[in-house]
Amino acid sequence: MNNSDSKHSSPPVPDKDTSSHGLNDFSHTLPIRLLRARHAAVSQFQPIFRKYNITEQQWRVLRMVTSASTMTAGELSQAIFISMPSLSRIMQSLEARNLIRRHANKDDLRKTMVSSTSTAQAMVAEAAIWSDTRYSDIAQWFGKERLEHLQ
Amino acid sequence: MNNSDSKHSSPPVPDKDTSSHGLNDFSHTLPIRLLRARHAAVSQFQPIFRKYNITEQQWRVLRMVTSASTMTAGELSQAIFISMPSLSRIMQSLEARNLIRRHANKDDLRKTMVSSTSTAQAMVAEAAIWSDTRYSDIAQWFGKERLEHLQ
DNA sequence: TGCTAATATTTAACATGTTAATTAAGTTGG
DNA sequence: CCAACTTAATTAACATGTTAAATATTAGCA
Repeated sequence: MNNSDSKHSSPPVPDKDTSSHGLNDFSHTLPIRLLRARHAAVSQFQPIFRKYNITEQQWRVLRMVTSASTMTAGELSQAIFISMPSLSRIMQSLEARNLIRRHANKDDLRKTMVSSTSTAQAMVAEAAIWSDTRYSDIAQWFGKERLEHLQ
Repeated sequence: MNNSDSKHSSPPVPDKDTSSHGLNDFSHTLPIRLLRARHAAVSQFQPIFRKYNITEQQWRVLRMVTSASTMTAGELSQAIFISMPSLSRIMQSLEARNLIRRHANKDDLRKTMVSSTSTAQAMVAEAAIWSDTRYSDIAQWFGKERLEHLQ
């Protein structure tokens, strides 16, 4: 029950120069760097996830659905880049927790319309205050770092 | 058995402007963009993964271990950014397929030394030809795109 | 020496990513 | 009208991500 990074990656600190290990080539390819960058960015929101006991993916769903009022599952999937199979499972648990609603589209019964409940809206509204400032902070940090590391 | 992207994301094409849906804010935050970018980058190597029937994570392990000859599991974990629990499972399957070897470090029995077999080395050597050109292509594409999308 | 804390790895439990198959509902062309 | 195709969503099976707990080993220190 201590405090910070027990696995790997620390908050805003970018790379930390692992060259001291003697591994300097493959460990710095673009895919791995993007993974590190994303991890660092997302970790900034851990306080929100812990507070509401949700995962990052569940947060993406709630945040998106709340800001778009209502949309089909397919649109949601594309917007937040979560595949339909994953989204399907996530929606099940969120619906069970009364954070979203699902009902068939009258014009096309294949489509499922997704919307957030007032509970979720309140949650997002409260968290968004923290969230928004973080997003701009991160974007700013990233903008600078990125340009260095990619020349 | 058709051709391209049945889920989402297309090879080198960046964002494709989903603003036609009316969802323009949250779906373009940095974490989601990084996810898309990484997905696009990694998808370039699908031919390799399919050819050898391995996952992207398994490829990272093989590629790293091969280029570094031998290292501890912990070093490997940090280098390729895969957590120890995941790495532990991945190493089990790779060892079962005779692509890596593991044996205890004589000086510290807690540490596990990982090395690649000749089979894996041959595999990586062959794939690396393709791989290397891809890496530079992608890095180049990314360099240009990134600067636009992040202003 | 012996007890305790720290390290390295593994295991467990659950959520998500991925691919392929399945189900249900629209669409098309004969 | 209907068989064949397409689309939207779900389910299944397996690999990985994540957190916490368990194991084994080493380091520190009274």
